Amino acid sequence: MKREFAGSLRATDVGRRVRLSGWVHRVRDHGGVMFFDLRDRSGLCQIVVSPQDAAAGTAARLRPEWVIAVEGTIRMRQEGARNAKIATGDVELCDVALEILSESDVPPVLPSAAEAPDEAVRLRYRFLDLRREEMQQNLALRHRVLQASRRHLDAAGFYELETPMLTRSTPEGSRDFLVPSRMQPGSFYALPQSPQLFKQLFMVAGFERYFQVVRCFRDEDLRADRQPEFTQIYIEMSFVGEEEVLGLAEGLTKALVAEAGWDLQLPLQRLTYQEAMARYGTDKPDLRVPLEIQDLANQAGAFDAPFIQTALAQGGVLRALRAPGGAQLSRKQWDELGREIERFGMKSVPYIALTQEGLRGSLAKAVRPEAQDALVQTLGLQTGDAAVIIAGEEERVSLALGVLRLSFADQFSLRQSGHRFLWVTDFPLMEWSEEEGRAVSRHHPFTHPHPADVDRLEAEPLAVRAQAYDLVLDGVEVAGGSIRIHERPLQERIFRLLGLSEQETKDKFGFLLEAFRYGAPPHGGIAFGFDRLVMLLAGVPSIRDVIAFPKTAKGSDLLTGAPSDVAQAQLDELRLRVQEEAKR
RNA sequence: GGAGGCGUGGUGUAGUGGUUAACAUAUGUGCCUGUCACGCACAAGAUCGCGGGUUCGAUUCCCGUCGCCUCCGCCA
Repeated sequence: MKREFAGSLRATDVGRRVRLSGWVHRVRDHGGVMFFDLRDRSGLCQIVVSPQDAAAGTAARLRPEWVIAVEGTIRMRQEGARNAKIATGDVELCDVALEILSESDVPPVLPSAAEAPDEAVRLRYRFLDLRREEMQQNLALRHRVLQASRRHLDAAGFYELETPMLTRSTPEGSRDFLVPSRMQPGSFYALPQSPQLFKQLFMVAGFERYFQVVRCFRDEDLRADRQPEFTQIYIEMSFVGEEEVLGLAEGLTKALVAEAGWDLQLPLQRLTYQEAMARYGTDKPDLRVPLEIQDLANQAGAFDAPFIQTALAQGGVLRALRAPGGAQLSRKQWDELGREIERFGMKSVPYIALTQEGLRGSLAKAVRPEAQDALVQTLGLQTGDAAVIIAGEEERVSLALGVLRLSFADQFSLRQSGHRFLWVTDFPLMEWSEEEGRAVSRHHPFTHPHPADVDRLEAEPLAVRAQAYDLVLDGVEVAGGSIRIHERPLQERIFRLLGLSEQETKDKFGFLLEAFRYGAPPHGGIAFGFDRLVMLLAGVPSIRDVIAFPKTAKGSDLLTGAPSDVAQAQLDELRLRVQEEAKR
């Protein structure tokens, strides 16, 4: 008899004889009649065994997570004994023949438990954790989104092509994971941070439309939304400009999020990088938070504070952020907020609060009494509100207010329901690196400058915009890309601006530059952070919840014990010696 | 690299400078014929992460260390 899925049985199946296989989810033994739930990938189904049944003896032995096969007849449950909480709750399986396929020790992670245990236990016993319904659903969603991306891109004429995992270490970007070469001792492969160079070679090679769902590796410290290996959907197209890439990405995004039941209205909202920074203090604004930064330059006269005038005179800005209900924050809470913006060189949060008794707060004394009403009106303060007002260098002021904006959103539960996508465009091409004492690419060195800004490359390199764009969802960057440089002279100018010598560029990117000598088409693309997107679609707080076998914050795999020591013979073969102080 | 939080039966938590470390759940045994987080009774189950210090006495206080989580730096 053909095996069927337990979760699919309905009242319309009553009377049928079926065969189910799966795990014992929960046992309810009444001494006489007993019930147990059989769980498979599709869900649960209740099975009834009566004392007179042949299966009664076997059934009495059953324990959670044993693997069984049953054959039985579907019948309607008695009136009043139906369970609306499960999909198969109207029916049950009776008159069963029962076979135990596999017994189970007492599991440390019980899939039927209401709450999941500590994450370290879950990771140690991931194979059990993955049996939990939440994880089953998360990975099922991941599968559906992945298949939708393949369907959509195939239909749009893209080839799914593969690129090497053992490749060459590239400069710029994050730290590489290295793989020693046995055949060439002392030389190393690197695992790819992205297939960036290869996908551009595919364009030179004339494939015109490429995509790949591919694992990427970056040896940097981890976060809730960062793993050392993660999956991205890379897309590259020839003979297109920014609009075509954004359009393709929007259509794809709509198709992907539909798998989670989201209905996306196109086209998506857009903001330039400059607008995003000015209004939200970040390049990935969470638009669910209904607060915007205000520019107070024309209100500077309302303050009797020399430092504000000085900041403006030095080319700085004066900007404010309303905190609805902020007047209730204690001194201690303001101090805590101050610690969040310490890294922008600010010791405390300058603010005013509008209370029943008038204006309060660290900046209240600096407000000229005659200007108070106008200021309150400009800021839109209601009694009970507060506003942070910061003067200083533009970027630091913006970033600080951006951090506070999210803090207020948390503290006062300001996030609106629903989900908000937007494009952030016109990123700066380069930014100054204090560490390296030179301009560095913000995206990567092959990013095409904005055509209108190319003339200013040498004169004002840091003011040049790039044809680079990010797709932001609820404050998370879920995709990013750019139009690439296909003109050799322009590429050489960029390298010069980045302070890379001809010899360096030849050493590092020689093969790509050489390829560009043989007729490179205009091209561009975008990459989706697949894990992050699925994380948001699943509504979970960490990408570990949508990755089957993730690593801990220290990069350990608690299930397999990786990374681990290796045999001395393996090291010898690779001509590697581990430094004494690194040994445990 | 830095900051913070956590670590107690299988699991989740409580708790205390002092005799037997508590509760829930899971486990075992018995009872129970319509439950669905079944119920009832009994039992078993802990090196209080590890090392050191303070103390007559440390699971508790201190120092170190290891692990897990979050954040900053880092992540073109």
